[in-house]
Amino acid sequence: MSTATVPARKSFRETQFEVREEAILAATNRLLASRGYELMSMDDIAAEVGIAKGSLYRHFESKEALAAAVMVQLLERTQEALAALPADLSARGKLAQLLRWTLAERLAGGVPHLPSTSPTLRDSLLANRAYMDRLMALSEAVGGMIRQARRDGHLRADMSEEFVLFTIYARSCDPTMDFLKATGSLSDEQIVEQMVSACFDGIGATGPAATSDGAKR
Amino acid sequence: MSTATVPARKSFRETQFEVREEAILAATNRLLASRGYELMSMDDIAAEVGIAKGSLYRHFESKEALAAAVMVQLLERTQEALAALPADLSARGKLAQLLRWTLAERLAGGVPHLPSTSPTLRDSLLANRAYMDRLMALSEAVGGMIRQARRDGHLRADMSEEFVLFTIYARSCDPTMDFLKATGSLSDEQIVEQMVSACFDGIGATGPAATSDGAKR
DNA sequence: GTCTATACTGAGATAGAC
DNA sequence: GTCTATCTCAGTATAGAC
Repeated sequence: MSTATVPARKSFRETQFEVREEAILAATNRLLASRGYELMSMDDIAAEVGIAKGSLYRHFESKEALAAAVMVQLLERTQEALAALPADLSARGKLAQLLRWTLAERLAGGVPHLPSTSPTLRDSLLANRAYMDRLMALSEAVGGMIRQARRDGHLRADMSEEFVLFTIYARSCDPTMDFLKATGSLSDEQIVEQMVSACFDGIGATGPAATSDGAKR
Repeated sequence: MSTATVPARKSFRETQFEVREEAILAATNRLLASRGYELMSMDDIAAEVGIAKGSLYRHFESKEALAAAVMVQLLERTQEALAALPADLSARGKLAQLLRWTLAERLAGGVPHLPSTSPTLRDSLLANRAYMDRLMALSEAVGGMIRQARRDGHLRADMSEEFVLFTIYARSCDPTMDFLKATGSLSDEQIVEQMVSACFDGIGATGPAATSDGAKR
């Protein structure tokens, strides 16, 4: 009988291939987080993984495709983190927890620098079905939480759902975190808490002392 | 007698040279704002100004020096905006107004994309005396306003001066603005006001309904 | 000082041996 | 499939004519 009768068992080579692919994705993730898309070269990735540059192209057909694969992984991890949130949490509590998770992940070096204004990368992502599907699914899930939190009266009524969504998304690439990390005066946990608090409550004091700030025009 | 006896009158050629230099700086500013440092090429700048690429190097010795000159201009414009604030405004009011000015400037396409993680550019800026002097002067001025606003009870006491400073600085490159601009559902003025409000007051509702959000750990 | 033309480098991608 | 070697192109910077 041929070996074809053995069904799902993967060969050693196949396993090796997948392990290597994961290593490539992990290395790319790190480099994308630390340097961003433009400053990350395929040579860097190959060196970090410890393979030849040419081999990268057996796994991913281009730098853009590789970056997209990393972004897909990030969106999937985020969805998992979202699904793992305690069900008894309020919508606002979930939003805050999700933000905490993202910021902690970023501090651990796990979140690619998104604001790459590279038009080619942008187009490549927009054309990537896997990426767009996951992005829309995540946005819909978070959007639902935002709508619920607004119904609960936990989010400001004068800000649109889309504004809140963008604001929360943008925190994942806020350079404030890099500055704070660089000064070293706060622990990672403190950084995360202050960022979350600043996002939801602002930097201004509330209460009687802050009512007449003269800033309204 | 030689023409050296004629003192401060600039020749036509000198004026032309300065006019051209201003055009170079303006073009670089635009490109830096739209694409960022890495994606802006010297070819782009030359084409935008309408001169030969080689001529750029008669004005600025390198791409880094050119970017630094643009950043110096930005810091100087910011200082001027700060000096022009109404004296009767509270410290918090001034901070808010300065933030408004910066965001409006950014929407008008006038603020270079700072978060360039290019190590060479970073080092170049850190070594640039003109840039560092102005950056420190501005930080000191804004820092003074933050300290005053805290004394007034207009800023949260549980956030450090440096955290507030970074948070305000970071708004000038917040991608939320790009998203909002792209959707087109808000006018520029509305975008600015919402950003300022989100920065100082947060996205969360205040008052009794928001007190128990279940997000504290 | 400005132009055209070019040297040099880094980086994305491919070819061909094994 | 992985390697080494190479192609190609974009981009910074410089050289030389005018």
